Amino acid sequence: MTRDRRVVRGDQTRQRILDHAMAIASLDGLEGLSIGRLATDLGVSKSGLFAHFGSKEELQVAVIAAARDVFSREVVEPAFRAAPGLPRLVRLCEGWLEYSERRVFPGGCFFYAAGAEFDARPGRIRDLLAEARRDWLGLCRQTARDALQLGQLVEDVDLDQFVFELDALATAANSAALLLDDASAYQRSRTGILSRLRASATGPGDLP
Amino acid sequence: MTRDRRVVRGDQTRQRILDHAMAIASLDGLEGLSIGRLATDLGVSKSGLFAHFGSKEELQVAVIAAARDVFSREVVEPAFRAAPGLPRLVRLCEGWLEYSERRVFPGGCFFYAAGAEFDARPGRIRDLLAEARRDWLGLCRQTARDALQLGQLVEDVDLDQFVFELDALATAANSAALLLDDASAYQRSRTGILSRLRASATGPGDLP
DNA sequence: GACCAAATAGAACGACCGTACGTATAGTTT
DNA sequence: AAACTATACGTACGGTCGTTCTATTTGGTC
Repeated sequence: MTRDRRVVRGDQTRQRILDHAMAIASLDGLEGLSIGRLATDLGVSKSGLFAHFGSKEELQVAVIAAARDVFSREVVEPAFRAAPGLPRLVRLCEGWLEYSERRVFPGGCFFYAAGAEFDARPGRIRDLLAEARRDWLGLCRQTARDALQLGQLVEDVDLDQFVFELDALATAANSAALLLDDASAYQRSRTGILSRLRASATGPGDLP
Repeated sequence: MTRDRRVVRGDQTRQRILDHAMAIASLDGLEGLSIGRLATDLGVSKSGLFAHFGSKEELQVAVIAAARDVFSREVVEPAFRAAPGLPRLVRLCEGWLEYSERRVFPGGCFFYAAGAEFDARPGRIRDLLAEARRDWLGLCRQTARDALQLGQLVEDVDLDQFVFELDALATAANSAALLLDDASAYQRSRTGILSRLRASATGPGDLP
């Protein structure tokens, strides 16, 4: 089939565009991402690049989808190689911190940056970012629920509260590391998360 | 002295500009804040407004300073009417949550929005935002230290860790309330903060 | 009422923005 | 070889950006 070849060639360029666009967006925001600059950086014509998406909003939508793919590959999938329940929840937290710390996106967590940028701008972009965030929190919550059903968490744990606090501690590390150049925030985050996990775990068996 | 009147007239316009600029910046970011739009909104000429600041960066600097004033008035000063130590720390946390919840800035906490926007863009604006954040954390830390010296906190408390976690929980509420339209996040934040305070307090005396 | 300085307005600038349209190139199908 | 399609390019348009000039208005001082 030549179809494969066709698709591959177009998609290769598209992916190259998106890879760079994600990096720019994590640094300068989804709005700061401009088609002209993106084209110049990649050594491509503005119109040729534009044709791939049709509008700036479509480009932003595609960038968000691409960032979700990266996040899945870097954080979610590795955690799914751990056992369900508490071990997996631990790996989700640790994977997220490493994803921020390793600067998978040069501007830190893509969804932290984009979420803060669009959290007060109603529209499609905000909706997509909110969905991504809800999916992440939902995944954490479901994993915690599994842990509860496996008897790894104390029965009176408030799952929403539990996940809220874990997420808060992780996000705060990203924020402090970027704005304050405080790499030790990751250690504080790990300390807080571990303490929170210990407080709700039934035993030390599944914790580091 | 006419100087007073002169200054007053100019400063009134300047303050009117800054008031609106803070609102726009909290919604659309410090970069999204444009001089043309600001002038149009206020029914003022672009050049006349521009003359007040001399450059966009100076405008951004002035907006940050104005936002710090608002923050001091809305969060810090009320807390200083409480007794030093733990009571004041409680009021700082609660005051911050109310400041976010009441939408003193329509886009939620100004420094959350601006900090996330500039945390990966080196320069004067980032430095100022980092300074504001450090001052806030420093104030919380000093207040916690006072509480420790007053015997209101257990002696082995890690002050940096303690403040990191309180701040993380508060910030997470702002984020969830804005992006996810989840007003209940404030309750979760209060629950988490109170639990953290209780864990390190020597007695229930100074806690709600 | 003349004078001065501050405050505001108006018009224009070059640069960049997103977008549109027509064209050239390359690869595939017939 | 011809027809077709996907991909990329060049150019141009209208609009907004920050900024810079040159008036003009305003309010207070002498």
